[in-house]
Amino acid sequence: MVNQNEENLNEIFHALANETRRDIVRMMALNERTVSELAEPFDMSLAAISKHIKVLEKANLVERIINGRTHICRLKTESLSQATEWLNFYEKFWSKRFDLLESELMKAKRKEN
Amino acid sequence: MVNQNEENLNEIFHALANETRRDIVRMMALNERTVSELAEPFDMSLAAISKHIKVLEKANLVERIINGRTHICRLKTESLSQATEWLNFYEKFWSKRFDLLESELMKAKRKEN
DNA sequence: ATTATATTTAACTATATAGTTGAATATACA
DNA sequence: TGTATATTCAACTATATAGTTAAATATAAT
Repeated sequence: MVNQNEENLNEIFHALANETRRDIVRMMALNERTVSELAEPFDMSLAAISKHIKVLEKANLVERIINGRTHICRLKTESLSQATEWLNFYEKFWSKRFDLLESELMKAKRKEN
Repeated sequence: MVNQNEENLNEIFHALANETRRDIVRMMALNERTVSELAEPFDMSLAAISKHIKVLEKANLVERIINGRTHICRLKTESLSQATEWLNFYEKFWSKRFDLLESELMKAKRKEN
């Protein structure tokens, strides 16, 4: 059953590890967009963008609303939050350690005087 | 000159898109560790872990202090922060949009009455 | 000097990724 | 009905990734 949460994190971080896909996220953050609207700024085939969107979808970063022949893509932020949480945990952990280290140094300094 | 900042983000997110590497980050968050200490819990060759550490190093997530024949690995948080910032920006953006949407709905609701 | 320990490097394999082009599918329009 | 539009799918290529094992390097210990 391969821990689902870790698998999600793999997919989210992998999805974000590509500049084109981050650009797509940026565009969707401004407003929901159709596939061809998302593809327009890129010097790349529509099929390539279609694949990128699928990667974002697999990572649960995109919701697709099929509206006749056009697909509307909307950013889903739950996954973004999941990634943020992971990062925040370790960042906080680290800064706490750092503060601890600092206060130890202060103690040592005080003893010197 | 391929935007350096975007290249960094590629490397950071790619480094974090792997469970083994996230585990390594977790271990280093607790305390700095030698390469073999980091390798110990994994059912994987030392060479494989050596490579994973290199990926983290390339992403600027690890600082290596060579101490005789042992290498000590320490987490660097600047890169973590860089990733967090990227994520926070889009999360905030999105929740702002959402708030806006909500307040529009409220306005509409009030007009109904 | 010899041997043991810590780590990297090289060569290799299997699989995944990012892109391409051309065809297929599905819907809209005249 | 026939044609244009929006999107995906399939097949293919080139490159990257994650792992392996065996050998190389460098330092420490006897």
